[in-house]
Amino acid sequence: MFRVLPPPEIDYRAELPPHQQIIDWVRASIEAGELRPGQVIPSEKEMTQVLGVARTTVRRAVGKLREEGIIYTVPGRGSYVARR
Amino acid sequence: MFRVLPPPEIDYRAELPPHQQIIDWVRASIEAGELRPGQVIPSEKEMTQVLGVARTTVRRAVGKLREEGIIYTVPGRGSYVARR
DNA sequence: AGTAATTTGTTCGTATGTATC
DNA sequence: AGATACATACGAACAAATTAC
Repeated sequence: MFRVLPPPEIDYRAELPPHQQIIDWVRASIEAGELRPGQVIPSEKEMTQVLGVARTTVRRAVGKLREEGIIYTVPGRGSYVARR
Repeated sequence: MFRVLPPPEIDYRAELPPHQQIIDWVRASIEAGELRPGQVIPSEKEMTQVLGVARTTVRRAVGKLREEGIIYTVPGRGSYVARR
């Protein structure tokens, strides 16, 4: 039923900053096969809700995933797992 | 002639943020009897025009009024003053 | 029946200000 | 000083529901 792995409890005192914890979560979801190439990932709004963080934090994570070529984004539609 | 009280001048430097000023305006319109239960409130587009704010700001106000049960919304139709 | 217009829903892009560490 | 996070606002595009003609 999960489109992704269960969202992590964001720990603001951990070594890794919140946005990095989000990145790790999405990457793990992809590697686990929960998120497959071509599939849309949870929207920024959804992630802010399930993670309990601000949109800017989610966007930082999404932006870095995009820079790494892990995902690609279509404005107004969402972000998708890159085929590769 | 007014469907609502005269729209407020939105003050971006006030203590209350713009969306809260909009909420207060709608609530005052209801309490003043200009907007009655079952009546439709101005559309999001109308409010953006008379208030001079972005739709996202109007939607934030409308969303909170809905959460409070002050109004209810029918997609494609509009938002109405709740009966209560 | 069918198309256009209206209205709300969703999503991303961007910017500013404040606060914390 | 710098990085990070939060809250709020702007704009834009497209989808979906409803209404009007």
